[in-house]
Amino acid sequence: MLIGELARQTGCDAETIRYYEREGLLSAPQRSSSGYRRYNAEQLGELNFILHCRSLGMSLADIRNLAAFKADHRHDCEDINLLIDQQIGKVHRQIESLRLLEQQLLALRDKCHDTHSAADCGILQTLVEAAEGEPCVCHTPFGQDNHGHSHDHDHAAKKNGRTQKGRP
Amino acid sequence: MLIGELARQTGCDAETIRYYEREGLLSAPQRSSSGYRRYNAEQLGELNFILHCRSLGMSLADIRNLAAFKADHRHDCEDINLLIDQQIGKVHRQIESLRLLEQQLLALRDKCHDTHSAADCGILQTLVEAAEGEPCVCHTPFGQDNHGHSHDHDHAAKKNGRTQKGRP
DNA sequence: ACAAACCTTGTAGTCACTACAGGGTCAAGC
DNA sequence: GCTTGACCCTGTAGTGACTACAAGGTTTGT
Ligand SMILES: [Zn+2]
Ligand SMILES: [Zn+2]
Ligand SMILES: [Zn+2]
Ligand SMILES: [Zn+2]
Repeated sequence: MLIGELARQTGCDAETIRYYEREGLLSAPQRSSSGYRRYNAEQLGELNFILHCRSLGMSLADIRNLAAFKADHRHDCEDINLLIDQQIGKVHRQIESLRLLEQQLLALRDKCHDTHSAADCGILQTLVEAAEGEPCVCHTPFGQDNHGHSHDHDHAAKKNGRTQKGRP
Repeated sequence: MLIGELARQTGCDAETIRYYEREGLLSAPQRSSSGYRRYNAEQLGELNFILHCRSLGMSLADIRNLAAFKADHRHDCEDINLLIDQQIGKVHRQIESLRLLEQQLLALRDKCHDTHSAADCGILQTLVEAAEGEPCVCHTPFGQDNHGHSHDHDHAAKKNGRTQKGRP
């Protein structure tokens, strides 16, 4: 089976297959005399394993680890559980943060109902006011502490453990 | 105000501020005689606007557009509404797909309860079976049509409108 | 005079691909 | 035997939104 056929059977682009090989996720296949990659059922399984894990949102690094655990049969499965648990946690946090985001976007959308001049648009006004320091759900300039929650990429005063003496 | 002070006031890294300037999101500030960037309240507002939009999950391209709408006061706000609606749609679809993902991960996690050899781990077994063609929620090799749903990065037979005659 | 803290530019790295460019190979048809 | 076209190869560069240097210049305090 050549790379195009493997691509067709898995639904994975041929360039992506080569990329996985380069990244060491897929074992290097045999080559024909002219240098064409020739795949067999084993590699088909390997690739499907990768694709399935990717569809579960795992990073290539995670998949590499998982494949190593799979290869080493004496290894216990604690690390596997940890990896899946971390993945679940990651996905869960993403969902939480996106839900908050959706709320904020819906609230913002609610500021404008029908078409009119951009200058009077409630959406734009809300956005500009937020930028100018009016209180908003996500946004706290000048290092005032914000009221409780903060989503994923909260943009005020997060990690500045610096001197902060302030030169004008 | 120098770049470090702006960084401190906004919680945005100085290198990111320079990046936004390079990308044309932030207007180029005045320079001191020695070439240092000097910012004023206007640019503080500009940056906060960007950061606030970013925290709403907008791309830099979207923010550039939004800033252009803001600048052109004769423009009507239809495009603004469209942009926000698209953003809401994007976020909503992401949530849906992540929820499905979470279900799948929880189901997978349920296959293993206590530590044992990786060779016997239900998680790994489930993953390998999925790769070998056993039915699974996301995964359909060999172009069989899958049973109804598919999440974001479904990996089987999506966009191969190609010749598909198959050379072994 | 010197160090610390700041600033500058430019380049390269991240992740998981994607898109060429510039070639080589193979089977079928004429 | 030659052309056509589908397929394959390598290598490089681009995406988005940063992040992390390297190598140097400036300002401020002691
Ligand atoms: Zn409006
Ligand atoms: Zn904000
Ligand atoms: Zn287990
Ligand atoms: Zn699958």
